[in-house]
Amino acid sequence: MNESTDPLAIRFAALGDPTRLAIVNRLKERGPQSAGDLGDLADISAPAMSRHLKVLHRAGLVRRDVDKQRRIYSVEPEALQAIGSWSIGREEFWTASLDRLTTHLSPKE
Amino acid sequence: MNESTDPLAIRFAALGDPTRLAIVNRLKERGPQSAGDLGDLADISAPAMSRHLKVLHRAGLVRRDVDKQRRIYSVEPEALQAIGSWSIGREEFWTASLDRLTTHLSPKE
DNA sequence: TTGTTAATTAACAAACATGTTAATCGAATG
DNA sequence: CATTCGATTAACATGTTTGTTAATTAACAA
Repeated sequence: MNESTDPLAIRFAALGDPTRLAIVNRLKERGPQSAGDLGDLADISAPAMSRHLKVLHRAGLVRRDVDKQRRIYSVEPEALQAIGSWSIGREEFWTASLDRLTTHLSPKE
Repeated sequence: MNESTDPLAIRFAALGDPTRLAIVNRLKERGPQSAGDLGDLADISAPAMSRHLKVLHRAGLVRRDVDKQRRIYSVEPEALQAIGSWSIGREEFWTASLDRLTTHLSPKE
């Protein structure tokens, strides 16, 4: 399972942690926040929070702006849009899916 | 990090593995497939594939239909739509985000 | 300078994820 | 009935993630 070079999979993995998902939700709802501001989101140490932010940043999900001694994090909109495109794309398939299912099933007695 | 009861986080985590993302993409593109049909997607054993399918199923991302000795897997459309709604929702925020960023930064010298 | 604040990196333990092979189980086939 | 097929569960090794505390770095304030 070394193929983690797929950007979409990396993003999903980053969002798969509840704390990191909460971080992104917070940034979506309240706008840019410093690392310290996000501290009350989860009952974890500052280093742990810092690591989560690093994961989100390396996945391209959040942007980091350095302001003196603070790091201001904000959502990276294109990353979310890419996820949206993937998930709602090929919608025409969905309706056809269940029909196609029956072709795979044995006739009912 | 015990809060894994968030359904959205569970789904993202499931899609965060490259093999599982490939499985979902395959089901989206070609429609329902049996566990065996999906075997050529990754160079892993049948038990490993079976485990991935179980993760996807428990996350609500795929449906499993039993047909005699086969298990037919297909995409669970609402799950993908839920992800789409999350990712593209609150779009009005995005444009405002960068403006709000400046309010967090110190004046430039 | 000295001390405080914001955030990170380093080192390490515990928990989780993912892969393997062997064993199991029901359905199909000769 | 004995065997093969499709898929899963069991047991276990290994690598990755996530958390902790301690140390480090840079900016700020006295």
